[in-house]
Amino acid sequence: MSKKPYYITTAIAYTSGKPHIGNTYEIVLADAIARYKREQGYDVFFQTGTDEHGQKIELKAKEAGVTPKEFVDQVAGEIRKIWDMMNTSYDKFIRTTDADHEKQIQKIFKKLYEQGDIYKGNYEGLYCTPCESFWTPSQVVDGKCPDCGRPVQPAKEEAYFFCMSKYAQRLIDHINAHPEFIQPVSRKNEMMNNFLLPGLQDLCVSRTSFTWGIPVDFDPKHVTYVWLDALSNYITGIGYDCGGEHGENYKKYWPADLHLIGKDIIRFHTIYWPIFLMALGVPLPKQIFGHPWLLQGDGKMSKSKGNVLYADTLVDFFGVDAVRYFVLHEMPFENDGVISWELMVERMNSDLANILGNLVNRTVSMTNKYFGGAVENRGIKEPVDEDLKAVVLEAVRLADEKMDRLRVADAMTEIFNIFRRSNKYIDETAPWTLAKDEAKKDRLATVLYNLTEAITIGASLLASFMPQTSEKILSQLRTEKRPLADMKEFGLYPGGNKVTEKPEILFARMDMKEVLEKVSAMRTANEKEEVPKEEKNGMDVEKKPEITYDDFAKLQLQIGEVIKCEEVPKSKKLLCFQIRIGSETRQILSGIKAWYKADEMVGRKVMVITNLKPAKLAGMMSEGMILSAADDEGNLALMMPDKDMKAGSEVS
RNA sequence: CGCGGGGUGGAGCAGUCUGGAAGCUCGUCGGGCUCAUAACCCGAAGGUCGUAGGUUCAAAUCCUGCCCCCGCAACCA
Repeated sequence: MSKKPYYITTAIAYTSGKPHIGNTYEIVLADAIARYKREQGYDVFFQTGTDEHGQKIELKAKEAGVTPKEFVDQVAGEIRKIWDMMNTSYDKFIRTTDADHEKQIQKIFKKLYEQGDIYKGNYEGLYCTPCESFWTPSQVVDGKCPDCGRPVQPAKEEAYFFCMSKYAQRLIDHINAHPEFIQPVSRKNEMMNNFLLPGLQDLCVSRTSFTWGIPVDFDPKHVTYVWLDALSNYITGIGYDCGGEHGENYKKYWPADLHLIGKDIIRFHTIYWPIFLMALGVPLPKQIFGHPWLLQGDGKMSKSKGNVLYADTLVDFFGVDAVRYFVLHEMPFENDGVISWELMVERMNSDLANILGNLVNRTVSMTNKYFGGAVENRGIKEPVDEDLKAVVLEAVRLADEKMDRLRVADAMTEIFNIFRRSNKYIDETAPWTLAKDEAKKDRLATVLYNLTEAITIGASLLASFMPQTSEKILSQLRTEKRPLADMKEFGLYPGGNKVTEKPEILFARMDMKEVLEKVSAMRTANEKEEVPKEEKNGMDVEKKPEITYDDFAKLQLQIGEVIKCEEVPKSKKLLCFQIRIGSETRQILSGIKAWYKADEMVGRKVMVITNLKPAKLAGMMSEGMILSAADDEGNLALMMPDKDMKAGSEVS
């Protein structure tokens, strides 16, 4: 009988920069599931890859002074290296710049156009000519481009649209008929209530404002816009052919069993993707699981804080399997997980070193000490043995059940229960006492046999989550990985087998203080690396076009005195100033709450643009703008006169 | 009233849908043991389950008001 196929995918990573630990989590999670399915006897195909098109990449490449292709080659290589380092067992790494993918996208586009699902229309928005960018009304700041600050004009861009409404009802029916389609279930209602039921808008599937994308072959000034390109990787990667000449893998593996994605892109995967597939006449994937995020303990990850966690840094500290353990174990099913150095050290010491590593070590050591390494069940049973067996076999069953529901963290907890119970068993049987009595030698042998067997099962189960550790343990026990199918009974460890003489330490305990010191040293080092560069070169900003003196003279800049300053209650950023300028007093709002305290401001002299058109912010009028300097991390510093000047003095 | 998530012993979480003795991991304290990586095992202390009402024989769980925290969005003139 041939094995049942199982096709699992991750989202493809966007190649705009190095992925942090949160991105890495997804591939490790997918890997654990893929490996477990293989253990269960499925014929698994595990696909991951990179999403490499788009304007952002075009820009990044330009900044770096390389072609977009060179840029994505470099980043994709880096991503793949990290995936490999994490020991992930993907079968295919697809890139959206792969020739066969691009070819299929063009065919798909054409087919959808010819059958009337894609139509030509106009993308309307606010356009910034110098930036060649469209902005939505909500993105535009006071009629200005959020990037360069220049005015934007309403404009139209020719674009192709996909007609979503045509398939909406079919999708609603499908989702209702297949409650397992969107996981976790709470997301299903979110999608239904917010998008499907109110009515879908047509999706823009082409752009002419940039060129780094897959050209529409019958209208080459257009390139395919993100989602049609990116989502289709799931079928093009396994050999889908729009003309019906599908590859073997497509025939075997589609429809996919599981698309594993982050919760932020659920909408695209549960609405647009199924609709594209319906339009193509392709069956829908069976399940889409939107996993939560992995967050940083000491505040949000940010480059300026120097606390962004990357997989390779963590691996240097803890090793691959420990990092796999952290990300898999700390991630709950529905809520975001938290990861911090303290937490990782704690897990390392408590779970990995103490409970697991030490258990293996003490078991192997005793076997060597008392029996020269030989493991044999001499059949001297005691009631306590039954409880050990029961816990082990129950853990096998429970782990399996958790995995079926994709509760990976919970499955790992079940496995660790085997190790916890085994430690307890050692205490209950006290082998060192048995060893002192020659008459109890046979009982001692049985005890050690049971331990070895429990560890063998536990270690075998661990193979999907911590492959290297699993191998190391099994090799210390000089045995093979126990197949899942053989875990229904206890006692299959080959009698008379000899364990290794010198057990290697699996996970060394770490000193919390030392680790934290190293981490802060590392951060300081990173800062030092970056700071001198800035000191030497200052910082560069995008150059604006030259202006005339007349342009400059249009600005009225004056010194104002702060009469009163208070926080705007409903705003996180705004302070509300009463500023005296000459004989008048104005109310001006400024977004500097993070850098200045309201009560420290009174009496200060600041620089103000006084002829700026008044505007409403957070429901309050602001008549002017207080000037401040911003560095590349967004820190602000107010501009103040060098000497005390009268309020109202003009700046020129 | 922008959208959403959350408030459970010192820390991190489960339990809430399907009311019915408050649970797990870590930490703390006490004890046991010595095979082992100062590891392991046992026991204890510690919670008005954010708050105020309501429904009920019974509420962490259902309903209503309020407070606080976190994302995103909105405003960073």
